[in-house]
Amino acid sequence: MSRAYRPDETRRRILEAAYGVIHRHGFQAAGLNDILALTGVTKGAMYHHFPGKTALGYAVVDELVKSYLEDWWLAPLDAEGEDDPLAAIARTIQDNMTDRVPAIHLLGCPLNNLAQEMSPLDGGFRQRIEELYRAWRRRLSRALTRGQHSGSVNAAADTDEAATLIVAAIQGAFGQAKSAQSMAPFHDCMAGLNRYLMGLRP
Amino acid sequence: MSRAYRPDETRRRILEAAYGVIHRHGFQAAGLNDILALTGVTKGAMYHHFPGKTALGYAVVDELVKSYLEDWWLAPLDAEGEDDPLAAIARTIQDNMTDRVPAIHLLGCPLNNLAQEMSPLDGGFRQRIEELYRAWRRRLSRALTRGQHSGSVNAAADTDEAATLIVAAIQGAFGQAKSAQSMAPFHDCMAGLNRYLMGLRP
DNA sequence: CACGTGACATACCGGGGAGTATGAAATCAC
DNA sequence: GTGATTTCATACTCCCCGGTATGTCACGTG
Repeated sequence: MSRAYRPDETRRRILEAAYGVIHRHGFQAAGLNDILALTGVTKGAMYHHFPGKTALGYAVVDELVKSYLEDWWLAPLDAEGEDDPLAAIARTIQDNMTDRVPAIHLLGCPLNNLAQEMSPLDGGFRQRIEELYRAWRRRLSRALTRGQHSGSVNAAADTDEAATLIVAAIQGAFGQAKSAQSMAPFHDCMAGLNRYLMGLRP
Repeated sequence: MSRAYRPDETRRRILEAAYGVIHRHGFQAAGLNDILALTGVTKGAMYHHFPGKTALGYAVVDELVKSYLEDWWLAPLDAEGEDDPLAAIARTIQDNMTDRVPAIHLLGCPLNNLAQEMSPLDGGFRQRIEELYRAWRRRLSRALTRGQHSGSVNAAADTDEAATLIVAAIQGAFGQAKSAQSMAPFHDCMAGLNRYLMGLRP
């Protein structure tokens, strides 16, 4: 038989269950018992791997949320041979919009949810979330700057400003879609954003 | 001496204290005891005026949040003799940005906060919040349409799409400012939004 | 002024939450 | 193989929070 103790596997299962429950109910309303019931592991195991609920939340941000942000929103910007960031941004949005429909209009963006809930309450969360937002803006800004060098983006555009607006539009679109329980506001908003992106052409 | 019983005054104090605590901690983390301690009234009074915590939250949205949204963001769009909605929108943003600085980057937008936290959890909140978002979009869209008729807005622009993007950008800017605990992202974002608005000129 | 009702105050309850103490089983070090 | 350490399980504890039961005082009404 295989080994009975698989610590890293156990840790990962707890993390992923926590991610799901937090995504659904928010961090404060996420019950440890719910998370544990979902995984089948017990409280003893959880408190062996994590010092407490807060640390578990930090780990969710540090490992899962960060990783999803990277995979879904950041990496596509730096795709091989990409020299048209405006097209890459539009394509990334389109991909995420079609791939994760239910998560968007039912649960919203995990990063945005956590940001709104926890930023003013807990400095640890705030710093971690701010770091992710900063990374997002920087990657967008750098991609746009590369586009300026390659001639696909207007050289006069303020790339930092544009990056901030793009992130805000995406987060705001998530919020409206979640409240409406419909993808319609998201689609409208992204159409408007695309029009804005077109305005950044040379 | 003045009257000892002032029911509507008491109700209002409870409502406003609840608004403050909810704005700071979110609805779920807002303790009734905190709210009551802040007002000086007791639990008996509170449960006399409101059936429970949820009803209190609904009342906060229905009366206070709705009213603030109207006063700060909607009414300025329909100012007397206003036929340049793009200027009115830019001015409204500027006014709110300078008037309520600490609330923005420390606590965020009350509507946005509640939307992110409560929309997926409670249908009552969701409907109320969605109604406010819809009203916001509609007022923006109508203002833009009026601008099209008066010639200050490009007749080819999709006003619904633009309204949704404007709301999203504002909400997203709030979120980033709150996480950064700084007005910088808000300013960047609004500058970008202004540039987008300029693109809607004929 | 009596009476009924509205407007509060006080004290308490039940439940669910995070966290802990302790122990057993598995794995590792030597 | 044996002691030490890691990994997990069970059974609690404590506390806070929303909610309730009940009592008291003020105020309008006849």
